[in-house]
Amino acid sequence: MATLARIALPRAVRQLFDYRIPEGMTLTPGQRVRVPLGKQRTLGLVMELDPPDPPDMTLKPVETPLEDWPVLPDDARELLLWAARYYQHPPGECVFAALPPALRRGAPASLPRPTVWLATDADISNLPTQARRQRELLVWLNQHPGQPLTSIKAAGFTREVLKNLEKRGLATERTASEDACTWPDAPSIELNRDQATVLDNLNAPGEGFASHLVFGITGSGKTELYIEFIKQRIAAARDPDRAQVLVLVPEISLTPQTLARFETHFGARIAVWHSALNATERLSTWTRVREGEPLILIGTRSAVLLPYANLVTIVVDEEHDGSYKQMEGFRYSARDLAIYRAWQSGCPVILGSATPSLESWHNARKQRYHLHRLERRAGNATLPRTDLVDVRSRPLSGGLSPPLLEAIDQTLEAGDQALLFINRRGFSPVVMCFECGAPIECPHCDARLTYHRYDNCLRCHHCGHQQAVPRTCPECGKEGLNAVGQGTEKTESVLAERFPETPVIRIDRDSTRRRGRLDELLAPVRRGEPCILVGTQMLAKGHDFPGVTLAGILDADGGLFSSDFRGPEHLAQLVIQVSGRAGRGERGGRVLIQTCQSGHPLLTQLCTGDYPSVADTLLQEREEAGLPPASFMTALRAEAPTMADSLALLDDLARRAEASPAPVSVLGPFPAIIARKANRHRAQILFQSQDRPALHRLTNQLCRYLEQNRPAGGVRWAVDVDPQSLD
DNA sequence: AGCACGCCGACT
DNA sequence: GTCGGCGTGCTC
Repeated sequence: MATLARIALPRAVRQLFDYRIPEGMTLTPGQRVRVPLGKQRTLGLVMELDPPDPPDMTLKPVETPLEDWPVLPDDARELLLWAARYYQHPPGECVFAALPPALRRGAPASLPRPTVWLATDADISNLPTQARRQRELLVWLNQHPGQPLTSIKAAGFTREVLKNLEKRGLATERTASEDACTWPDAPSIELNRDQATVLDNLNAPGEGFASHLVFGITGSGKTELYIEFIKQRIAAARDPDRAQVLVLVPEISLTPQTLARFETHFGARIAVWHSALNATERLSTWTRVREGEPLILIGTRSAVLLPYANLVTIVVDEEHDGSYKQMEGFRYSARDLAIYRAWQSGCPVILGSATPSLESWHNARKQRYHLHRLERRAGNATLPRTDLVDVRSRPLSGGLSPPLLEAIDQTLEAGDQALLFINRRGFSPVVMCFECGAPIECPHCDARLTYHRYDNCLRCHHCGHQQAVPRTCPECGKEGLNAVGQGTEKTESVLAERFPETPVIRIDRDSTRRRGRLDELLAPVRRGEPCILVGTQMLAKGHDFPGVTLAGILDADGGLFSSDFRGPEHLAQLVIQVSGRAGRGERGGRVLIQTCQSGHPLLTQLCTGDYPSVADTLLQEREEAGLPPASFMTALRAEAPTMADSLALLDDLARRAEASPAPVSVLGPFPAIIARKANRHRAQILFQSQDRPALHRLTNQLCRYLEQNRPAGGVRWAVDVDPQSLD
């Protein structure tokens, strides 16, 4: 009988808490309990019983359990503890983040439906002759089908014998009343040759864990492939009627069209999970997953934290998408946790994209992922032609060059639609000469200096060099220096003025805040009415606009010389995704990229539309620079009422890190690109190493140091492991 | 994260 | 005198 429970509490502390289990109370890991804490009481979740390293202190007793069964099953708990360690976040916060709000508040969790046992019709010849008890239980199960575990025990059989039968696939567990819990007969999809080949290869590793990267160009039919693969994994599952599948999608791409495609095949077995669900919907879906109902769960980031009972496969669609990384609090990567989840469940995981992240491309190159290619478009759609528009010394109105305006004219005349992309960045942090196109570079590094509005200085994010903004261009001596950037509203109004007959539809985070608004705005586009679409990255993802034959990227240079080392990668992904939007119909299409750098090798390479070779080039550059994925990175961020306080805290950390013998390089500290946000001054420091355990140890030490010596003066800090964005 | 404790300034 | 501002420290 356990006497001590190690419990996760919803507190911002990087530790678990130990409690005494009072006489006569039985606890199971995964149960919620009410415990005293200081002068309060709080909810907790039992993580471990009788840990090997009990603390030397008098413990308070657990007050009462909230239910007598584990709300969080073993593998979900293990995942969360692993993630808490890996992302160096308080474990209690991770665990409670994985509970629906109702259960976090202490609402009753409904009991898992009682389960009963059945003998299967599997072949009994692989049951060894000496397995007497298993044979006897099998006979009994055939005589008494659908009995709960209690009756089986009452008949004199132990749980172990039953589990052994289950392992051999001879017995199976069912929820008691599950008339509705079967898979509908789905229509079969005709796959083309390429898809069929990839499907075979996905199945090639056989049973168990395997990671796959599907590189499939836009329009090559990835979704059909996923659907057929899912069907096969369900059919091949030991118990298809309990099989669960997770399909992760980026935040904005969970559109009615995406859902409809899955619903055609899986009907009512589809469940969704995203940020717009209310507390009741969350609890209900969470419970269905926990109870092991057979489901295809289509969800965004946090769906990876649901308590799956029996995963048979995971799909991560658009795996390169930045929204898989949580940006505050528990900063996990749902894509990376999906891999861990699949490994835990012993099932395959598919990462899919037309523009894989360099991390995944690297893993594929290192044979850690099986790489599959779908490089032909379905139907007779052709790839659009991509051209650069050099905008050096060109008069731009609202960021639009004469050649682009002319192309819009032609497109509208032909009765087609045009699509214009503006980089999301409010302002681009690079200072560049408008005459010769040269950006200002760091004297010590092969990197561009970053403009900081905070103190009107230029800084290098790689070595800490800083200087004032020069008055003239160091290359050509002219006074054309400019912080590169684009005003989005201006573009919209210039377009409206220049094309008064044509509706200009603006799609960005603000214009689509309301639920369903995106589809409202896009309705005329889908009907094929002539229009000009102006928008941010969100337009580049997952939408099919057959009427669009022209796509324009207003400013590629921000991405080319971003302060973030991922800038070129994101630019490449944007360009390729945008090309995928233009000319999906039969008319073919055109992509125009405005730049001051028309000779830049990345842009010329991008014009070929060959993402794999672009990815190889970028990956090689990362390797030469020792940047991720060739190394590992962790950011430590601070924010305070004054920049001096933020920097002082990070300076202290930098000194401590440099004093340690760990093979970790320290970059910074430097102020964040947007140095002041809501009147708080933000700064960060980057730790980088080839040696992940060493990096983890060092940053973990720094976190512990910060927790024990809490900085005064309202300075707050946070760790970001594998930071996705360095802004 | 809560929540208490504690040390200063402004009110009855 | 004492109410309350929030800065600081602790929670098994």
